[in-house]
Amino acid sequence: MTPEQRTWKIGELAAATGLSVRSLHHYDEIALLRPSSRSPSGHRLYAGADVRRLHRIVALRGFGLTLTEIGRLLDGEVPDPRGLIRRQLDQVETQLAAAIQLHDRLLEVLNALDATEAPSDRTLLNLIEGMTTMTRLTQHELDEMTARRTEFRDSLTPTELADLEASRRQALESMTESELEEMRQRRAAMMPR
Amino acid sequence: MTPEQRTWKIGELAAATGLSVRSLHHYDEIALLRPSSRSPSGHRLYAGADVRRLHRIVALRGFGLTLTEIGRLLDGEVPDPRGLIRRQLDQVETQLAAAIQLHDRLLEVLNALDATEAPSDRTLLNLIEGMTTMTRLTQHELDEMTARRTEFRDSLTPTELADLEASRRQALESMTESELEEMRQRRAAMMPR
DNA sequence: TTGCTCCTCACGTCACGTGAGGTGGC
DNA sequence: TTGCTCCTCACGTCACGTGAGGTGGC
Repeated sequence: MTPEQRTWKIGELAAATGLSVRSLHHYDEIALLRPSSRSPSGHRLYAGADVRRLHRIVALRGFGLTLTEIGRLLDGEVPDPRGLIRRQLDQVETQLAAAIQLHDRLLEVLNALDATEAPSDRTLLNLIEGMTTMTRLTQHELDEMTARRTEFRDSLTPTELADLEASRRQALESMTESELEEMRQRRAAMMPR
Repeated sequence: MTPEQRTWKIGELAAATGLSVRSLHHYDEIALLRPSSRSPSGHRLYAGADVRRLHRIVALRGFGLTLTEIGRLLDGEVPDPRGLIRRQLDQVETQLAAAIQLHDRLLEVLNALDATEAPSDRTLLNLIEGMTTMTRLTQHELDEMTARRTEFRDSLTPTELADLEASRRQALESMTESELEEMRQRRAAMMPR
């Protein structure tokens, strides 16, 4: 007699959320999202609670968390969610630094290439070889950077950590007004489309 | 009687380049870098030419190319290296845009979390759920963004393309002096360590 | 009966990491 | 003989994509 008896079949849910049916199968397999019932013929039937859980999954996925982390978070097995987000932030900053470097190097190569008549792949290779000494970051090195950051963080006392975060927030907030917007404009200008 | 008879064993090469032995095994497997000879007992022996090829591989890998692309480039099977670099640039810009967005969202969540007393994961979930409507990018969507960019590019005439690139170069060059440096400073300021 | 949706395997992806089990001495 | 390096399989990773082959009608 409870309301909300409506259920969704997997295809309906997929269409509604933009996920693939295969993704929902996958979430079921890894026990991240199991439909609360099945039809007599074995079809997955998702109830309202399932749909709400799915929305959270999608949101958290948008934050770059792995499906395992999402599962633990949703099941209340994460003692320090703030720490989780902080680690995410560290990781993204590491990636960002690497991407910016790579972006700059690619632009340099492209400029040099454009300055050359009929650039052959020989030219390209010579160019690139000339840049070999520049810092290049592999996935492994990225992981290590992130690890070092985390390590550094963990070496701080709670007070020091609080200070560090306060100062970063302040740095960001102090430029929030026009500068931040300006920064975004520039970034946007660099991105075609 | 030619000079340069020196060869390297796989462990020596790995130690010298910082790569893992397994990576070199992998490059051999996929025919990206096969040692020019083997010892009687079957040990891989890398000659000078192999080492030079490896240096190029490492350099190109630093540009985010896949091993397949690197192989084709080194074997002269890429008709338009400039196009290859351009596509790389597009991809990196797409990633960059996504990473910046994610970074900003994570900061927001962290700030909101810090403003709360004893934040539980419930708090976190509510917060994040409130942001669900924000643009979130999956890998698939990123791929599509890059695809659209490439598509857009391919729809241009050579003249239009040249104009586009010229204007981008100009935009970058016009701010090269102090502005570009300033931009880097700001970026650096946002990155702890 | 014909579509359309659903089901369960199961292999492939990308660049290796990580043992397992065994041989050789650049 | 004891290490150390080398060898060849071969499974695992992460989040699914992509068929294959078959059943059911929320």
